[in-house]
Amino acid sequence: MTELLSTTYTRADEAFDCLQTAIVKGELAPGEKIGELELCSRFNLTRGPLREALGRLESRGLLVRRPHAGVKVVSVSASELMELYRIREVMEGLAARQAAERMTDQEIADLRATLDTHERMIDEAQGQAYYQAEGDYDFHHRIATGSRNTKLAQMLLGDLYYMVRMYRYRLSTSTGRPQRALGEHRRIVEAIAQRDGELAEFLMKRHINAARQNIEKKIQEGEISI
Amino acid sequence: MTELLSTTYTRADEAFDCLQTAIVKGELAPGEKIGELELCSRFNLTRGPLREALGRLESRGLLVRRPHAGVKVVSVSASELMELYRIREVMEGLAARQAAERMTDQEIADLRATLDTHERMIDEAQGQAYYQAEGDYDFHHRIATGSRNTKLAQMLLGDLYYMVRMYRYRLSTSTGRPQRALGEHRRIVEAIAQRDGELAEFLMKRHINAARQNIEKKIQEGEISI
DNA sequence: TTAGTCAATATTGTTGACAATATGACCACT
DNA sequence: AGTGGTCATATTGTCAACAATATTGACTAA
Repeated sequence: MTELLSTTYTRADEAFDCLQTAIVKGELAPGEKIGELELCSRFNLTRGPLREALGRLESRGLLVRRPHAGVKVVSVSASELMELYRIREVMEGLAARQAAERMTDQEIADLRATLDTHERMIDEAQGQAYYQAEGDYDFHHRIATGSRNTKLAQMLLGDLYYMVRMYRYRLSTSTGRPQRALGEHRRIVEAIAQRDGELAEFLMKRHINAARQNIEKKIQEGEISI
Repeated sequence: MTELLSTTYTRADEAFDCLQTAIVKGELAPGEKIGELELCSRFNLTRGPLREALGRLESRGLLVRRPHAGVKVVSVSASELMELYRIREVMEGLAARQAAERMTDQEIADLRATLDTHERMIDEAQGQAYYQAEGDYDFHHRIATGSRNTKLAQMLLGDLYYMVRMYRYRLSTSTGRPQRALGEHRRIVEAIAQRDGELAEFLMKRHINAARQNIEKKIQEGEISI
């Protein structure tokens, strides 16, 4: 997942991917102290590559390390999750604007097709949470890369999305508003297709803001807890 | 610089800091292939901690690594530098808005004091580029942390600023508009002091946008090149 | 002369052993 | 009984040797 372009795949890369998905899927509980040798036996790794992977994950903020004290998965509060959405709002707004300016017609066609399959999944499967999340992730992923802003895509795909997905898995509940979200996605795509960057930015910001408020409400109502 | 709070300072942290500053200061030329043992002898390190530091730096996008092929400092084009400023614009705009909502009165007072010393430096030293850059960095640093948005501050301080500083060193020229920048800084601080988040965000975005256009103009005029 | 292949080499990736340190229990002391 | 300190232990940080691979150069054939 890290460098698919690379010819070889080092053990450190393997360790990084294993740990990252394990953290995202919640298989490694946050706050729990976890030893290196335990991780080694669990993922069939040796300590060298493991430590290198731990360094990368720490650098990305997915876990914290105290010298000689071990490593634990980062535990984030509800307020911090809300802060993540504030960041997404401005960064993905920028991504949408630049995507409107730079995406190829082919990419836009693919994006539309993505939304069609997403719609089918919602109809057929009554919008199972997992596929909803994947569809949503795919949409935002395409816009991030479509921005042609290398660093922006790197920060969104390499940092923010993993944290957001971590919470999606942990809450094990989707936004619960698939039709509405799909409609918002469609309007964003239309703005991009019309090369209206300003409108695309506005719609994307409003879209993420709505998602944030939706989660905030659920948390306040006690439906979900972190 | 990485974890000053931590009681102990591991060799890997040392390696990370050494390499990072070396990259930022341009002592390690971008694009140049550089061997691990050479780095070891140069910074009095062993390969273990060095490799861990290399992993972190790669994760932060300061260098690229190809398996069995070595590591080289990332070389970024002028257009990519401009993209960095686009990201800064939206992210620091958010930081300024949240700082206006959350900074303590003491922090705001300190921020004002920072600008005063910055003004003195400009007057006395006729604005030597290095101190200008440091003063500017300090200003943006305080607002990032003042946002109380952990992830936002982490991304700004841990990712973007190092890349921007890298270019500052490489161009070895400041923005060349110290007085104007100082005035913009002052207006941002006043907006924060009045707890006007919306205005602070607007002014910060305009400030960074102006800096970007300034550099863009210089590049087009051929004054500086990358 | 040039292109391609093959092997030698140097560099990176990995592994296991050694040293340093934080944690936790136990005991003495207040 | 509570607190403070000390010591044993287990875990992490570090190091040096080994294995695997990309690069470089020479050599051969077209």
